[in-house]
Amino acid sequence: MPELPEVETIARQLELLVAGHRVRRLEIVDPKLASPALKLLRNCRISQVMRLGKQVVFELSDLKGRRLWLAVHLRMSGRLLWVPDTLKEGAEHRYVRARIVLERGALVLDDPRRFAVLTVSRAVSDVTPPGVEPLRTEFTLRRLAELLGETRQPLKLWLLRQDRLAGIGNIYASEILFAARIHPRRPAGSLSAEETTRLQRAIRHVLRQAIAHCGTTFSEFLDARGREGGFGRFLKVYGRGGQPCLSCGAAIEREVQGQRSTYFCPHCQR
DNA sequence: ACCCTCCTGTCA
DNA sequence: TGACAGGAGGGT
Repeated sequence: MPELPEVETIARQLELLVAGHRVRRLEIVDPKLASPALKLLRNCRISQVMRLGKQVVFELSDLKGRRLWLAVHLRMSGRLLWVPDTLKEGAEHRYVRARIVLERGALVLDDPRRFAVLTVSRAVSDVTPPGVEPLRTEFTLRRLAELLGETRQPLKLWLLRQDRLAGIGNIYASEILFAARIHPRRPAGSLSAEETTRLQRAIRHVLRQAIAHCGTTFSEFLDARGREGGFGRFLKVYGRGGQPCLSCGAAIEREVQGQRSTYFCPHCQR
């Protein structure tokens, strides 16, 4: 469920809540999540919380000062919720799959569909997605043009490729293409210089705006504090099939690409 | 570019 | 009952 802006929201909140805290123990509720490396986390201190692609990544150091990385990928339905010792787990914790128990509370992984994944490694490269981070300075117009290259893949599907750009998912792919006024089925490598410029700006603008509003709750996203994201009311096309385009009034279309819904305005996006 | 799979829940 | 769901990896 969570894409870059939602994961960024969670990581920023957790950085304030748990940086400096020590891991007392791990409770793996869903055996699917068990892995031998998880044991390494015990007694480690969290030095930093960040986002890499769509993962919440914890940088930790063990008693010998060696660094360790824990990545939480929430996939479709996962939530990473901070539950301080002063509070009880509630209705938003119906599907607890794991707990990372710290000194003053626990990080609870709640995930109905059980797709979430935990990765522990001594090498940060193991938890770093291969794609370019679109909000970093290295994501320039030139870089985007290089990445697009000559590929004939439909642009919407290309935007979902984590080995090209890290962090864009199904909601923001549609929103970005609407903002850039480009049709989702256009071959990725066929954009003019002007369209490439619009796309580069739209990617950064849409993601930044969504972060500013703490992400999008379409049906079930909750941040680390259990609150919904505020970007939903700014969605211009996602989930609006049949409704009028906010820009021109034409009916928003829904189309399936790669077994996933794409929403776009047939008039504004050519 | 298509299909299916991993899961479970919700909605028409 | 069937379609669909913010993800991703596998196989044709």
